[in-house]
Amino acid sequence: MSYELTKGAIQTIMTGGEVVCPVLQILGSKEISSNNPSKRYRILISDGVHLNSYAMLASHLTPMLLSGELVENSVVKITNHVASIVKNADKGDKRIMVILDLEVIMHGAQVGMKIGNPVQFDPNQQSQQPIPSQPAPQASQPKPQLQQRINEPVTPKSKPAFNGYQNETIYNSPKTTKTHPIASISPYQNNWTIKVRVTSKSQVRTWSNAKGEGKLFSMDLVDESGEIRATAFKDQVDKFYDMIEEDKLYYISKCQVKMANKKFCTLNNNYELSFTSETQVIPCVEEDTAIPKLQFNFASLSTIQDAEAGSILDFIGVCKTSGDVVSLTARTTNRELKKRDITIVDRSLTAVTLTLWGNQAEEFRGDTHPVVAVKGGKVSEFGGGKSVSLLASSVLQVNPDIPEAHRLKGWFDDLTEDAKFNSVSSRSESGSGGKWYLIGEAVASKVGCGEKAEYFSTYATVMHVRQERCVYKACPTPDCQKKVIDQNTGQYKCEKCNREFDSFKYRLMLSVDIGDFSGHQWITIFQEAAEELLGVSAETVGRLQEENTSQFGDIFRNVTLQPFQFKLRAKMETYNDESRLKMSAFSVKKPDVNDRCRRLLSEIRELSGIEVR
DNA sequence: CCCCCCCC
Repeated sequence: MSYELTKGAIQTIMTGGEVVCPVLQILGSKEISSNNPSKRYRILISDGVHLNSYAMLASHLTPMLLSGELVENSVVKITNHVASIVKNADKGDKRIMVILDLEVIMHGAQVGMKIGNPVQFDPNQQSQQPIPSQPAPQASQPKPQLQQRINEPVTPKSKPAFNGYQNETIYNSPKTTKTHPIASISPYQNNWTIKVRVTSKSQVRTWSNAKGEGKLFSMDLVDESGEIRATAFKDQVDKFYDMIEEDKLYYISKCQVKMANKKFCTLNNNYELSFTSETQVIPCVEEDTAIPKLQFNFASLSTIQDAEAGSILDFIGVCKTSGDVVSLTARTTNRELKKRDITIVDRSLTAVTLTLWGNQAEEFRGDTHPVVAVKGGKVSEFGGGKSVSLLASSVLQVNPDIPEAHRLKGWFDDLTEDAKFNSVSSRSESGSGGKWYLIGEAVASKVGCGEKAEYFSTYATVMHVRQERCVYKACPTPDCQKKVIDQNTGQYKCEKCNREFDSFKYRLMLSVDIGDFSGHQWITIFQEAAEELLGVSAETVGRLQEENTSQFGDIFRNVTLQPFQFKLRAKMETYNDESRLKMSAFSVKKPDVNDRCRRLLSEIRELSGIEVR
């Protein structure tokens, strides 16, 4: 299949002319800096006549490359670009085409070949390059946007609407505003002005260390092409802190450009800005809807349970319950901290604990069940559950005026009293059993076979409970569970407490084989969970074992072939140099039939795509 | 020039 590329577009663009939405072919890509997770790519692009290797993708388009959506030979429509000038002392200035947006017209695999026989574009020989005979849609032709505007009524005060970067930058159109896209910022060229929206501004923070002390605040800046973090120190804090407001537009120039430390900044940019005494910040009075507002990319709360600990997510939910503010001292830094845990829920019927810190913890009011939207929250893992914690860089919005918030609030207000949520966090009411697996699934997917313990839930039937050594005599000390040594003198010795007692307490440690149609598994169940399973106290089990063999046997017969829901902990344990997977149940409950049905329905829905009511 | 992001 052959495609019409916009022949001549590269020469026009690279010599400062305008081409509207050229159709070009991607012939290769190369990572620019490999030591950085926020990857920027240089690409080789062709218009069928010329090849241009001085082209790069704005970083927000990197995912298209990584996902395989954009591959070699792909034919694309460049819907937005700039030709940025990079100053170069020895060889003269060089133009780089920065692709700000594109649409894939045909996937590379389908195109399957290089179109035409393009030659490398050489800016120094541009006059000798043959001009393509085929006409291409170029700047000389009226732009559809401009034509439209001619027909619009012109009021004396009206200013031309934003018409893309082509006209906004000095490169393509010297007659209009001189601003540069964030995507073109690099340490090699510092004579720029960006027009940006401040999407978030941090509080002022002070530091004091061996190198000195000071204060700073940072802000996240976005424009159509990308995003970048900027930080102001000391004097610049006094100069700019009050003037900079979230959601407002500014012209910013003369900053220091540094490599961003990806450890501390999750913005999609390899660079960050530091304000200097030269830095200029000019508020832009007029709203420009072309510059994006704070963008959330909400993940369903149900995805948090499988999210990697440490990952950064945007999410939105309704505050169902709000805990009190708790003071604590950070172990590592000895810092005094205040935190508040709240539980948020969304339409996936998932409940997640969200931890707020400092001022945000103190100022939060949860009693009216506000909608809480978070950008850049951190997933953390505790006790087998997942929760989310706010970072200093996170943005928290309470009852934001966005459609999703209104929808969620409406949904929540219509919930019935008995609505049940699946909590993925360990500290909340229900405790976390992690994912639901069939026994065979858990075994096949090697749950718990890694470094760390893993937690999962299952519905299973008790196949067998081993009666031998199911109960033992333990130290009577409340928190000690050590098996005592019967001295046969009426005294019981605990080697852990290093004491003799004249009494003991019975404790259960059951070996139970549980199974479903997919497989079975021997698990260990301790005290409370074991009492829950057997329906009798450890004390009774111990007493009947000694006094009444028949009734003792009944205890086990009564639960055999009965179904339960288990919350299990699976972990590799080494014993006598042999490593094997151990599973234990930390929670055993009679099946909740409603919950069971809900879960099955949602699985059917997920597997079949059919809405089941 | 910061770079802490905490706790059970």
